[in-house]
Amino acid sequence: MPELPEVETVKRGLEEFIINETIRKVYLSELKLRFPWPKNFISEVVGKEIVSIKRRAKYIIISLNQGYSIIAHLGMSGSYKVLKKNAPQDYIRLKHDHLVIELDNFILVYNDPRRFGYIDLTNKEPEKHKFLSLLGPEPLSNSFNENDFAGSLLNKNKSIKNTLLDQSIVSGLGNIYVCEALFRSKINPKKNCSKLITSKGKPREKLILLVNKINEVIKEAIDAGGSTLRDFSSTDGKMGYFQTSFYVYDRENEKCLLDDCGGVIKRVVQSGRSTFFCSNCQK
DNA sequence: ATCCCCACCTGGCCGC
DNA sequence: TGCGGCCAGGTGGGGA
Repeated sequence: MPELPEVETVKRGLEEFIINETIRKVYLSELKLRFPWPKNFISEVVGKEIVSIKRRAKYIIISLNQGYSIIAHLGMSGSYKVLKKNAPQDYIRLKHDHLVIELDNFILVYNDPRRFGYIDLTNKEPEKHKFLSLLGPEPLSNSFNENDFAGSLLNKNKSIKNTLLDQSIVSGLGNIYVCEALFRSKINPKKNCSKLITSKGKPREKLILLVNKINEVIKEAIDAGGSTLRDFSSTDGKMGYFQTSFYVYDRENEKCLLDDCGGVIKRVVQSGRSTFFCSNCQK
């Protein structure tokens, strides 16, 4: 489900409700998510207060007092809901509710049909976490710039599509926004990433454009509240609407939306995942 | 190293 | 209506 803009939307939705609340009770389902539940998760978090919530790439970091942080990833189908406590029916367990955190005034519920999500607990700096430490720069940050990006492509030999899905090169992008950013940059997804840099690892024009278009599409999607496909919704139940702005994603056999193009959107499979692009515009 | 492929899951949709 | 097959926003881990 969720790429950077969707996770940012979820993070903003949670932030409104759960900061400064204390964890009173926790329920874990008997099924594990991607990995087994952290040892002693319940006893470690109960009684602690939520002091901040951040996003890094597609991860949500819920920091508690006493230096603890919950690190969470939504996988493909995860979602959070915040319910008002002591409402007539404050919580009725639904299918695929795997984590329920009762706070002072709210109940935070994590639902995940496919259970590809990930939840961990650490008492170290979240950035040092084994998965977070491997992440590349965030789009829209200073560390995501054409020179460093070009340098990270040195000695790489794979398609630009697969390169952009690699979270250690640039983090937070997924299948949708990679397809959209490549379209906006007029780059063919199958192009080898090495062709976008010089032999010395300096950025060529197209790579500079790509950096700008990645930032552009991510910013627009965040402003739209993310994309809503199938079951994704933000914590307040409102839907993001960026899916209405897709140029290529899930538009196989439809016309290219650029007026002067006349091409048709194609779907190909790269490393087992669908890529949508216009072969007429994207060279 | 680097890259590719698989596995992990459920559910929705399409064609027969 | 049922059923098999295919597809889905991700990614760690293992093998080549």
